[in-house]
This record gives sequence, C-alpha cells and structure tokens, in this order.
Amino acid sequence: MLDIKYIKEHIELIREKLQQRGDTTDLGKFLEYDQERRTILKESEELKHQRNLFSQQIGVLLKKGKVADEIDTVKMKETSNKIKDLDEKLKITQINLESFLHTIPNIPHSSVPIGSDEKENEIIRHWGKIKSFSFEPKAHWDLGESLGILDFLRSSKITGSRFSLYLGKGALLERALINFMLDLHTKQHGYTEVVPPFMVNSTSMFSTGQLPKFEEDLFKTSQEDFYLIPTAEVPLTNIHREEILEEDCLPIKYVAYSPCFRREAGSYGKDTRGLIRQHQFNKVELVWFSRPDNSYLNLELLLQDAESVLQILELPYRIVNLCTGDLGFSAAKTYDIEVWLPNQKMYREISSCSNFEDFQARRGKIKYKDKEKGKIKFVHTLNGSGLAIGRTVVAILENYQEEDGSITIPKALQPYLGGITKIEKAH
RNA sequence: GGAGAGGUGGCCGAGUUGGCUUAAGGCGCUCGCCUGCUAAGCGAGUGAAUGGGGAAACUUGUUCCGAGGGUUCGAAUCCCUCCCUCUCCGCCA
Repeated sequence: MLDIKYIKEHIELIREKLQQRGDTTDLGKFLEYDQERRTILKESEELKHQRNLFSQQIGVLLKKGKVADEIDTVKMKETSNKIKDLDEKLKITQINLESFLHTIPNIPHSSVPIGSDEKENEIIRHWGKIKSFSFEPKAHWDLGESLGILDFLRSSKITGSRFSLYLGKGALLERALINFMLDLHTKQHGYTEVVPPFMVNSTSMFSTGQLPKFEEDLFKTSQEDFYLIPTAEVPLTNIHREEILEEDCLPIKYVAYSPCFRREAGSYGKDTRGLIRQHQFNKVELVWFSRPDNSYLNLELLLQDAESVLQILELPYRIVNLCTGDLGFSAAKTYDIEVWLPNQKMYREISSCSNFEDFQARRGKIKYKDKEKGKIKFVHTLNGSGLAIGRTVVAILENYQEEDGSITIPKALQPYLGGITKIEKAH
C-alpha cells in the first residue's frame, strides 16, 4: 500500500510507474475521493468541536447545582444527528478511497528495468558450469518414476492433479534438503528458525498483499476465515504486524520451512507434468525486517544467502532482475534465481528475492522507532526463497543423473541422507 | 463445546455510582546534573492516527482504552453482537 500523501505529491510519477507495470488504475478517481473525504472530515470535526465545548459546559453547570431541564439540549441533539450523517458519508468515501489504495501495486525501484513481460528481464550474472552429458538427459518425472521415488499416478488418485507423492529415498531427499537449508541459514547466515502456522487469517493475507486482489489464487477453509498459506512469507512477515520494533533489533532475519498451497488458477496446461507447478510444495523461506536506509543493500545479502544453497549443491544458475511488467504486486524490486535444467535445456525459477520497501509494512502497520529522531517509521520488509524444495529436487535429479538412470547425491547433502552417495533403482 | 475471569500508551497498571482523565502512577527510553569508571541518585522530557495553518521550528482541531453497533447533550465507564487471551471442565494427537 502506498502513502496517500506521497501519491498526491507525486501524481505524475506514480502514473508513469504504474503504466510501466501495465497497471490501468484511474488515479483521477482517487484524487476525487480524497478531496471529498477531506471536505466531509473538516465539517464533521468542526461540529464535534462544538459538541465537546457544549457538553463540557453542561458538566460545569450541573456541578453548580443547575437542574437538567434548565439546559437547552435540543440544539445539541441536532448537532449530534448532523455529525452522525456526516460520519456515515465519510465512512463510504473512506471505503471507496481505501479499496483504491488496496489494489494499487507497489512502485518499481529505479534500478528495475522497464519492460512489459519476462522477455525483457535483465540477466545479471551466471554461476557454475553447465554439465555436458554423453547421453540425452531425462526429465525428472521419468527419472523419479523409474527409480520409484516419485509417484504421480497415485498422488492424483489420492487428491488430484498437481499433487505429488514422494517415496523412500525421494521422501528422504526432500527431508534432507529442508534440514540442510535450515541448518545453513541458521548456522552460517544468522537467521532465527521459526515454525509458523500454515493457516492464517484474512488480516495477515491483506498485510502481505495476497488480499483483496488475489483471492482466487488461495485455498480457503470453508468453516473458518482461514487461508492456507501460499508461502511462509505470510506468517513470517505477520509476526510483527501492528508492532513497533526497536531500531537496535533490526535487521530481524527469520527462516522457516513450510508447505505452500496455491490454486494455480489460470495456469491450466502449464507445467502439467512433474514437480515444477504443484498445488502443494515445500519451501524454505527467508524474511527480513530492515531499516529503510539499507534495505537495498540487505536485498543483495538476502540474495547471496539464497544463492549459496545452489553453490554448495553445485547447481548452475543465473540471476535475473525482473522488469517492471514482470514484477509481483507488492514488490519494488525482485531478483529471480533460475537453476539450469538439462532436460528442458533452460533456466527455471527456483527462488525469488524481493524488497517490498514499506508496502507491506504500511498494510500490516509494522514500524520501528528511529533512534536519532525518535520518530516512528515503517520498516522495510524483504523475503526470498531459500529455496523451493521441490524444484531443488528437480534440479538435483536432472543435473546429477547418470546414464543408467541413477542419481548421485551432491557431496554436501550426503550427511543428511545417512551417508548414501547414490539413489539407485530398488530391486 | 460448557463455566468463569480478563483485553487501557513501547511495557506494567489505576480508573466501571457516565462530566476538570486534557487516560493517574510506575517501568523503559531521551536529554541534563551529580559521582574520577559502573551502579545508584536528582531534574526535565516522552503515546498513536489523521485534518487545518506555517518555509520550518511549531501551532491548532478531531479520533483512538480488543472490534463493531446502541443509549445519552456527553461513554474507557451503561446496553447488545463479535473477536482474542487466561483458568477450570469436556473432547482429542
């Protein structure tokens, strides 16, 4: 959510930035509502001032022993009714204004390339050497099924399409990756580990920006106002909702494993096979609460933390700076980490690291006390996947496959799989 | 699910016969003084949101005591609905 004052003072800049995003919000309407709101507010406040003065006088008169019917209350009754009418009007205008505000996306940072879709994203750098195979590398779903560690037929029987069933060493690999990443981020990168609720209320979803605009992407329980989280970003960012943090505590860095639930509405026919696009998948998520002045430096640090996972696993990847048209609703800047998949012969997103500036903080009222000026300001929130577990499994299966269909376990991961070095077909 | 208690500023906490509460007091924090360090002590300051005026320091108004309604000239205080926390009971991994 943007600051009303900032919008008013930078109306042309906002228009331009929204256009770069491909957003078609009519800001003229917004200014009208704001003008209307201030007019009504002023009128109502003046009447309230009168009412306050008058009722104070009544208090004094009664103390002096005057009787109630010596006091003219008819006029004040009228004033009270007027106030009531005005406040009702004000409420409607306020709702109109807010629903505007709630659906305006964040403003892209100046370092974000201008473009309309992912084709215009900026490739920042590459890491690692792409392995050349002496045979045609297989897709992870073929590898997984023939090794007996993935079973998509049975998962769709149990639930439906876009769900998965890991078995044996596959399940172990998934669990090993979760533990490996949690250990890395807590022990090497200074994150505090969290096990959050996997369902949240609508207020939490509003803070991070999933609601009100993207309800159709979420799973919701039918009996309560609870939503299944699409990412641990939601509960982690909401840990400090409606709080005022001490500046000395910043930055706060949380890491959590969670399953993620996404309806994937509008992605019919995309990535229908395999683990790439699931209604439920596991992820280790990193969330930062930062001072505003160094949040972009912290974004680089967050990105490094996420990257290091792939470096240790020795999986080649590249870093992409998303262009204005490809940016998510709440983000001011996003780096995607894309891992190399030899079967598809392309890079696929495995992590997304963003700075939301004060967009989420304003929605969730997450503030801190500035030591120097003693002022209360909004924090900046950042988050990134560190990493998506399912897609990491995909990358390992495809990059570490041998000609006989077996999978070599990356060295750093072997202790987490009880020392085994290979996944082979069980006989 | 049943019964009871409660929800007040960054934190603790007083205030429920409706009216100098303009939310006491304490802790914490900031600044200053004192003490050759530290601790203690003394003094002053210190809630949030939002509207107006001002270049700014600042000034002035309104709202906020879990949320939303109601009664009243006037509500932290009375009434209704809902949410949350705690204790006990029930059910349960």
